[in-house]
Amino acid sequence: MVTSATRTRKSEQTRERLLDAAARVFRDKGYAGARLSDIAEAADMHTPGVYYYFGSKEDLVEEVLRVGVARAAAFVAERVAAVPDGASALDRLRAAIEGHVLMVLEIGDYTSANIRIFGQLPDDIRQRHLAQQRAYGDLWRSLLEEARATGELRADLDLSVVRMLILGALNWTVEWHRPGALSAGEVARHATAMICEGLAAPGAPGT
Amino acid sequence: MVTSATRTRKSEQTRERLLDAAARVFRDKGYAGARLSDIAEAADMHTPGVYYYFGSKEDLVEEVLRVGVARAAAFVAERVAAVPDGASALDRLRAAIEGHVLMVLEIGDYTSANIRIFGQLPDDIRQRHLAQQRAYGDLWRSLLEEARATGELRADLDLSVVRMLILGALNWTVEWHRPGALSAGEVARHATAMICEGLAAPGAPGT
DNA sequence: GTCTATACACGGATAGAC
DNA sequence: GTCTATCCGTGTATAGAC
Repeated sequence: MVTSATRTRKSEQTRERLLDAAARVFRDKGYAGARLSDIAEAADMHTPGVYYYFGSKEDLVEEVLRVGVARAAAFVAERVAAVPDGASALDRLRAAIEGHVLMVLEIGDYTSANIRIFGQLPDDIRQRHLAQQRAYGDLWRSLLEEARATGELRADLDLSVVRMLILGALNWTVEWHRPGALSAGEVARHATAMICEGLAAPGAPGT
Repeated sequence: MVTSATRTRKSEQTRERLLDAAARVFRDKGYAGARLSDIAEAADMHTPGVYYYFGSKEDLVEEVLRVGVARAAAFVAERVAAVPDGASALDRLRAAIEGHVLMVLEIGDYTSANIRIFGQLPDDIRQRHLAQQRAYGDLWRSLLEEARATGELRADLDLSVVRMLILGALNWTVEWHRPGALSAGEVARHATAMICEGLAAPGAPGT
């Protein structure tokens, strides 16, 4: 029995399969380097089939970008919220660092695509996407400001610069981390350690 | 008077102007997104003129990549060598961090192009370039191992992961730093502080 | 919804004049 | 060495059958 409801569900599944494929191909080949035929093939369909679901390559990439930040923001916010009430602001920052790494390396094809292609997008697309990106940045901004307010953060650093250095270290993992080697959790542990406590040995000279 | 020598010099100047333009355009638009016509225009010539100096778009990008790592390696090595003899291994690491940031943000169109496009290159080009990149990685590897050997570095972290996290934080500055805002030197100061000493306030609880 | 066939623009590359 | 003209492959997008 094929009802209207099942047809709609199948259509939505196909659309999602297509989006998933697009995220992976964009991440691997870049925006200009990704061909619609590559994406269609990865989604087990032929090129014109893409146009049944999306009006253009631009529409497709914008949806990937939108989903990418939305998921990252939701996932990281959830992890931060899950930190016990008595914990310090620095602990919440650590939770955000861990969450971002896990999202990027384990569950976030859309987020990692976002990270890798954002810089090469045509100006108009990038401009349209900036607002959503800023919302995620605000999450980090408040985490850092909280920690500064409680005195847990050293006071001699500009928080905007710090925020971008942190996100840089984390985002760059997309470029070098290969699944099967070190686990995402281990990468996250290294990141929180370096960012929060620093590399220098506690009692070492010159620190 | 137009001698053979002056003609050769002019030719080399033009070739260099072309390479400079290619580095900027590749950095801004990515590999696939950069058109030879964009590059030619930025170098004040017409598209076919490019083929007098380079056999193909691939040749052109490979030369940009080659120059990019070579300059970064030379510049950072020089800065590390300039650190006074009595200084600690951690001080040499700090010098490398500063040098890398300055190269990327102030003098290194080739290096920043390298950073931004490496991930989107066709496999064969990337493969050919990996060896040169590894040589630069070795410089960082030995700096970290030295600091570990002298006990200046905490002992619970994998140095390969640490190396990539550091380079990630530094390389990502290409994505967000805009000249005219914060100076490259200030960015470098933030990077050395966060990486070596960490963000946590010295006497704060929970560290 | 998904197929085949195809229009059409664009970009890399070459030819050949000057 | 640099120009104009042009070839040709490729990739986005559409038309229209099923």
